[in-house]
Amino acid sequence: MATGRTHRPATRSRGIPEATVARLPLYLRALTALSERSVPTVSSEELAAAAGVNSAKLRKDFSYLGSYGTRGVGYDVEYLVYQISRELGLTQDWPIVMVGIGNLGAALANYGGFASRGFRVAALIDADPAMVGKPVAGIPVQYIDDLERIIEDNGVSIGVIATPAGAAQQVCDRLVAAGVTSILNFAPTVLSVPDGVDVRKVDLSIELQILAFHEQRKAGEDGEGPLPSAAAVRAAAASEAATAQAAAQAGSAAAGRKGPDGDVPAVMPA
Amino acid sequence: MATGRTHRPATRSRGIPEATVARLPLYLRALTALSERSVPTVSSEELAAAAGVNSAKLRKDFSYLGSYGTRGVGYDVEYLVYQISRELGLTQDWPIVMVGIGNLGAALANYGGFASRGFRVAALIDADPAMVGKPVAGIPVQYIDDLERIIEDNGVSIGVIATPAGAAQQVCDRLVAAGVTSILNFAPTVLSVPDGVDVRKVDLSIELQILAFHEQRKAGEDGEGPLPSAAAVRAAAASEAATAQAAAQAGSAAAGRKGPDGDVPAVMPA
DNA sequence: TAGATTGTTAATCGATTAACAATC
DNA sequence: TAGATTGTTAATCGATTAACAATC
Repeated sequence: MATGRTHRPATRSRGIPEATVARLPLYLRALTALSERSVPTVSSEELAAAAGVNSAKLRKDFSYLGSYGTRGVGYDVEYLVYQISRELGLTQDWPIVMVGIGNLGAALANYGGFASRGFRVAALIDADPAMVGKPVAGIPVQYIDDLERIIEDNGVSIGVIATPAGAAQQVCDRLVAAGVTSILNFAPTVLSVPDGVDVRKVDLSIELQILAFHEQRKAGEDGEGPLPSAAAVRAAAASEAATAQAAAQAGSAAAGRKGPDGDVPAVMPA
Repeated sequence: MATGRTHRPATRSRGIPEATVARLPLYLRALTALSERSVPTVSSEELAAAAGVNSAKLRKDFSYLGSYGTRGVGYDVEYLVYQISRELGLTQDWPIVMVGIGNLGAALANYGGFASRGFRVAALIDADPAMVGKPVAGIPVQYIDDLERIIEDNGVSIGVIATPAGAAQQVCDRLVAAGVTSILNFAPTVLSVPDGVDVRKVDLSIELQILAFHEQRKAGEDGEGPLPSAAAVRAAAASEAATAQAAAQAGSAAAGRKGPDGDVPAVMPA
């Protein structure tokens, strides 16, 4: 406080906690819904409920951004939407590229929520020549060889990787070399990146495994379990339920080699 | 320590930290890769590198599970794979149901990594009658009206929601009422569940927003930024890049109503 | 034995929460 | 003014990390 810089409010600027940053999008979503319903103001209690957090946490989070509320009244919805959007960098347009247009990549590309939130799919890239030129979500797929040119032409700094695991590191390296400094990784592999590059990962299989851990705990505690009713029927009848010989056939997606690690069967997490 | 219960090692049993649980799948993945290469033992340093964490953290994490290493030697790969699998509950088979077989749901169902990790897709469920009976990833889609029967017949306790946001809470309520106690939510909405039910969420848009925040920080720091080289070309040339009029056309997916909130255009996060 | 590496301790750091003074 | 609600404090809790004694 009162560090007296020159050009900015200075109140925030340094160090919004990571946990707070991760919740800002939740608040923004809840606020956007209120805005669409033309609700003018909202209390920390109401907004916290809508975002699924407690109100003390919300007020603490907002305190890092500044004092945008009015005691006795609450927060102005429109004003807060603007402030959080600005804080998150959503008042500008972020061109992104997606690499690996298999089942998952195509599903993600078809997701419409990008544009409305400050993101624009600048290009879809795949390593399968047969995919090139085919429109996915209205955007023609481009060939992996043009990756560097595409990044530069569009000033892309955020990349989404939806390739098989074996190709992900290689793609990541090329993205970073071309100037990308933020990566969202859907491939089930750990990516190595230099300092200054942010990576976030989304991994279906890991999420399921975490759920399985807790599920096992619930089942194991028997007597004093939190949900005696939901002890569930538990297996016993595998009945029909086709045994999912699904697997592979992931289609295109890949972007080159089949990494040193054996697995990598399909499109996502492992 | 030494709480002296009766039927189990007692060492662990109570309270593995949530942060540790969330890393166990990463360790397991790295160990599985080593196992496939027939590597017999691994040190905390090596394994930590493969999992993308530091070795002190890894050793601390493992200390919650028990003493499975050998000083001066390291960890036996096969043994550790077994212990972590058991801890995560992956030595048993978890039938799961997926509700909402649109673009995203279909992509997830096609992902082959489930079965190999203790999960089995017991059923795919959708609200679109036109989808019913059509095989996705080799499994015929079933109608939403049969949700309760399917849960019970298969003893399902884990559900995956891949519906539009507007349908997610309703689907969630039905899953919970039918006995599901763990939910993986891909719909861009906050779910309310009773105590004892775990929810994890995967949200593309939130991840991108978090990246945008950090990206903005990098760009704003100018002079002393961590990656002066990667200041990137930044926009200036939006060149061709079709402006993604993609949006909606998400196909089936939906599972009923179109919730009170207006948005929910397509398949995923918002 | 000497070298290597675990398992644990203790310090530090960051996040959460309740409570309440400030103030609309 | 009285009532409501924010913004902040301070206590608590949980996670991370370095260091090193234990021990293979």
